[in-house]
Amino acid sequence: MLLQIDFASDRPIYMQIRDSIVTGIASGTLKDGDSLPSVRTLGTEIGVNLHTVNKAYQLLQSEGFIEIQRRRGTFIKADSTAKNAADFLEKYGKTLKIIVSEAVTRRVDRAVLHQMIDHMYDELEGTKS
Amino acid sequence: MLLQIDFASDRPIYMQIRDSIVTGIASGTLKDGDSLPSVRTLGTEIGVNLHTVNKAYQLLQSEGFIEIQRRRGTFIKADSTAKNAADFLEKYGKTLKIIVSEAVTRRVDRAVLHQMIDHMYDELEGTKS
DNA sequence: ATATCTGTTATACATTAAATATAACAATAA
DNA sequence: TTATTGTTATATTTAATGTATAACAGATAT
Repeated sequence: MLLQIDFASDRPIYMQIRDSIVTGIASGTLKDGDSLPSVRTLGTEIGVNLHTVNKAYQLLQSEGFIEIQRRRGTFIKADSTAKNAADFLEKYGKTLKIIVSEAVTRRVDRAVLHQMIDHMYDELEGTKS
Repeated sequence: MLLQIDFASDRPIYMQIRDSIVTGIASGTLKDGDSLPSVRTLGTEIGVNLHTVNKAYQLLQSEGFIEIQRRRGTFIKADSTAKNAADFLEKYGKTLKIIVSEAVTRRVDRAVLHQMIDHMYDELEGTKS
């Protein structure tokens, strides 16, 4: 369970923890049923308070990525319910529009964005066993 | 100069102002040389402090989107220096990876992302006179 | 049984970013 | 001259983030 945290980042620590878990699931590093470290263990590991880890875990659970079993442990739910494109657009539409807007002003062709995305898909899906 | 601000959004107001200007440039609504309202005028218009607007303007200038001429006004620089894909990836790579990671876990095909992006490109570029 | 570990809850505190509120300055344009 | 411009300075408020302790209740392992 290695976790790269950038303490100087604008992105909050608990969000970086959340992002790492999601990316881990996407890449197959974290598989369905895998157990996660306790909030205390992971907190000590990366040098943050247990509440910071807990906040990430609570968020991940609300998003359906993990299941917290009280006094048993925390486990990956990789069989996350498939959502449709509408839900996805709802969640990330604004962010994507900001990125695309700047791409247009910078004369970055849509093909470049496609390539960037394809590369990320390949990298994530290629790691799966 | 209509500007949609969501005061309940997680995104800071000054960033929303910045985003709107960039999108305006991308869509052609704001053209090279167009003048922007003064920090006081725009602040009053959308109901925020002039410092909030000033913060957005300073950021936009540092990004090369506008030019602030002291005691003259603020103007659009739509001929923003074209940046290469590497610079773009540098700036938005992490954000894109977060989005793509969740897309993979949600079984959202890359084609869906391509379509979303193409749709945004069309919408922005189609408005240009 | 008895520690130990689990997530949970509660409280308090420190730090920082974001935003507001005033006020004043200096130079330009009307 | 007068109003407007961006700019600078100071102070304050609010909320998010993160830390620090402490305790609780139930499960697990020895």
